[in-house]
Amino acid sequence: MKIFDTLSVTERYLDTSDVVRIYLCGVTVYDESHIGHARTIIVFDTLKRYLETKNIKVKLIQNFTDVDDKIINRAKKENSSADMITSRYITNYFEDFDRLQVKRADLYPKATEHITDMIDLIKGLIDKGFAYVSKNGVYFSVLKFNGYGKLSKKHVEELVAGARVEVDETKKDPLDFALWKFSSEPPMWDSPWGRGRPGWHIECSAMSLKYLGNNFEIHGGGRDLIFPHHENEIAQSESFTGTNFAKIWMHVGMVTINGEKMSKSLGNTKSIDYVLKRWGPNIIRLFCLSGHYSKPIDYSEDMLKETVTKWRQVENCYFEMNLAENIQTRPELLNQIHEITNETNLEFGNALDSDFNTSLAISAFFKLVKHVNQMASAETLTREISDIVLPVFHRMSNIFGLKLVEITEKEKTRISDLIKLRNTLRLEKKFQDADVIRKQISDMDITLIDHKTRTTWMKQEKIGIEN
RNA sequence: GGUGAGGUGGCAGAGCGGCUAUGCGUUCGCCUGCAAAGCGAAUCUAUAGGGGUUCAAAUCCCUUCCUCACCUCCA
Repeated sequence: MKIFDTLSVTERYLDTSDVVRIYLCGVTVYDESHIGHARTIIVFDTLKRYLETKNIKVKLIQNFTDVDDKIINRAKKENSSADMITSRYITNYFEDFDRLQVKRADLYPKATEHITDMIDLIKGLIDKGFAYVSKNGVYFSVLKFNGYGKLSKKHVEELVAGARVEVDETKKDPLDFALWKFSSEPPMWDSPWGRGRPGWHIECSAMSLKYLGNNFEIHGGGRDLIFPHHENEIAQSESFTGTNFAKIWMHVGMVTINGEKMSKSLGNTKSIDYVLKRWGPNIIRLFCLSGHYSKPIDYSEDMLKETVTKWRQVENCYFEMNLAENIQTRPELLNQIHEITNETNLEFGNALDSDFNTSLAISAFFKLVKHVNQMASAETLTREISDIVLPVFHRMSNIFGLKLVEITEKEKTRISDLIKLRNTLRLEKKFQDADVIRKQISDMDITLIDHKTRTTWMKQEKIGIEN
């Protein structure tokens, strides 16, 4: 499998001979998570699912930034403590992402639980001459690391000229960034240099090195983290270990809202809770995976509505297969369906192996769905064919993290009895009575589909916006 | 200003030297007691403008124009 690496600006082969170690920069827990976080995390969740279906072991680590100025400010504003804020939003995070059908990562390390690891790292950097203590804290000496700028393709001279870096007389160079900030109010910890709290970037270096080693397979996050966060991580980690840091840097594109950047100041952020209430998890996942992960994607009502239509076709296909009758399959169709499923599998795998092209993989999936729906429409879909297609269908929907509504045998029997009754009434042209039964069935969230010779049904996911 | 990514049919979005991507929308049709869903056909020889390379270019090169992101916290 190849993945585009931001650092080398080329597609690189992912080493799958052993455990694939992935570090994903998670969220700062000071507010609700939004659709932008959702996209990045859904992409990595899908990647993990895909690798795992290929029997590749994955170790996914995703941190929580739970010490940060924004958290402190929020705590002050609410007259609360940083702990209260972070624990509230960590709980909120899991509620959101469980609903989004995101599988749990292997570990969710918190910055506050790794203070000593960070202190050790900073010590090492000072010993090696890459960091120094000043009046306000401990700083990393950017100019000492000669690879600085290699990820974001920035030149040190231009960064200095940019002059948008914070002015701080106590730093040796304006580009230097904080590893440790002195502070006399909580949250704070003791350190060899004085009380304070860690800078933002050091936590990811400390935790990724601790749990994944010096040179792990993938480091991921949103595009906006390339500079300065990931650039600084590289500087710290490589200065400390003396070797290369992550093998592949995988960055996910931004989510825009009606073509505009999503930001607090514009007031156009869409929280996960909001989008889930409106569209539900399957639509959101399908939407997030509908374009290539590296490109921006635009959230708009129209696009989401379009996704709903797509999803209905998948549901239709699923129910047609589940309700297919055990009748004789036309022999030529049997060969055809084997061919189609093989082709779909191939196309699907090729797409994902080639820089995780979920857009193409989804189109392969939809081709299969279309074929099944065609067969259903032509009354040629049988139990035998469905049994061939269903494992393929399930494998793909599982990789995308899509979840079809479950139906029990009891429900099946109950509905099939009602359908028989209704069809008898229809034959007797007692349409009003038949409609009463249809209403009764639709009250169970079930939609009937009348074919030429039989009636099937589906239990569709309820979409908030349609009610 | 610097750096990077792009500009593909009404829309979304793949392809990245030769082969209808795919999906949505719209219109018409099939099916139906009515509906819903589904299916079929059309829209659909679309590749920002101009040069060039090539037997062949959306795909490679040059150039012009435009868009977006990052350069401050951000997924």
